[in-house]
Amino acid sequence: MARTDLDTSPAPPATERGRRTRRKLLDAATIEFGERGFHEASIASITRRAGVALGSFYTYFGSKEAIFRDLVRDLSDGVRLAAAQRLAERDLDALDTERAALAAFMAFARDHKEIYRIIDESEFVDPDSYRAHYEKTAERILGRLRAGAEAGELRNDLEEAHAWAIMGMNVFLGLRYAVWNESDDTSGAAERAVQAANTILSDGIGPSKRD
Amino acid sequence: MARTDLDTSPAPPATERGRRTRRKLLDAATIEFGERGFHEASIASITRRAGVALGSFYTYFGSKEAIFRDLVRDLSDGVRLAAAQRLAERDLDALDTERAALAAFMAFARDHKEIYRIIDESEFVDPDSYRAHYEKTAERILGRLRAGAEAGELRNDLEEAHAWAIMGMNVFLGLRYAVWNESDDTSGAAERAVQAANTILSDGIGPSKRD
DNA sequence: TTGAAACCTGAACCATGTTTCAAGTTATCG
DNA sequence: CGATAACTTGAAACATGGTTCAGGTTTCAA
Repeated sequence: MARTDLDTSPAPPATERGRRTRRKLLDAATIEFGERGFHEASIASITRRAGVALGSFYTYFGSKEAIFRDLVRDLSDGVRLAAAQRLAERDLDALDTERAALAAFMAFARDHKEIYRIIDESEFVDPDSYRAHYEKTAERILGRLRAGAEAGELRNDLEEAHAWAIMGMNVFLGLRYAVWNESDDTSGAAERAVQAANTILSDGIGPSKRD
Repeated sequence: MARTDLDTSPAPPATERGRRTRRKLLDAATIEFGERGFHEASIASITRRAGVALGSFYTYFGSKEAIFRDLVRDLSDGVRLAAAQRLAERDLDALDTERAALAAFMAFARDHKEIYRIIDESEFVDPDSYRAHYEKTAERILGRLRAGAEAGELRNDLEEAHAWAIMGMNVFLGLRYAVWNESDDTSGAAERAVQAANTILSDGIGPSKRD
């Protein structure tokens, strides 16, 4: 525990069987870390869930931190892909794209609370991955904003900070209305939250000065 | 560790000496948890920093979790008070109030990165305190929004979700431009971020449709 | 068929750091 | 002044759980 943890992870699996076992461990770890958090989680419990002997763990991961790190990168990629897919489907204008992105994120957070939790906890377990995740996300948002400006649908002085602001809105609304809400959400609070965010983006919060 | 942790903390100090010692432990814990995080932190190190014997710890706190919980509440109150003070000083219109609130928060985050970190980590160590902290914060923001609407300076359909969106913006901008930035910030990135956020709140990100 | 590499197994080892405790010391109050 | 409560002390007990290891088993290419 603790030390400078350069923890060289063992070589990647050379066979199909190995890849399967590694995958089983990663999946089990997702559940374990998601449910108990890094600290409470135990390697013994992960291998138990995976149906694998305790010792096998070290064939694939150098330490508890190491599997956590691999997991965060794995999940981060997963989130990115899932989001990209949904957005690619339809062709929306800039503001509707942001609405769709937030809606997709909220749906994802609702269905995968564990993942949300794991990525958030990486701030304390593996700060580099955390930073990388949010920096990449912000870049993607900024890319969309620039495209929108290009198309004349958004103001053209948008910069990194705007992307971070939007990301922060999204993350906190996801936490409050997707993760913390009962999973059914009969009240439609999530949709209202999406609407609220989009209103801010389109008009701000100043008094409606319609013509 | 782990269990249902109702960890009855010992009775509060009855003498002045006791209160001082408790305070020393809390202060030492702020540094220790802020620097190393909950997991890496050790009680022995806390008592060492406080200049107190290991055993004394348990005169005041029932467990490592217990002192962390007390600490988060302590800091949460501190943050709230610090913020309230700054805003009470001047009398600003609604949008400038939000700008000032964000600026104050960024300054605070820059000067007390440890506190920022501890409160954030409470999401995993003591979720109730985390929730309480952000719910109170959102309520305060919502109160300001309602006051602004009352005064005709803000639209009048603002609700809880708007407050959470603003809070999310603030938190992420604070993380990115106050906590992660070099402490000098010669580039003025923090100020630009405040400006970016305020622009979103006043006009949104749509194309400038000035008359 | 065979031998070597890859993989699997789980009991035991061990480091870490929390918690307890029995014996002092200091403060307070009748 | 006692005498009792409040507080202090740090060594030792203890629990937890990460990590190692020596000996199987499976796979697969030659």
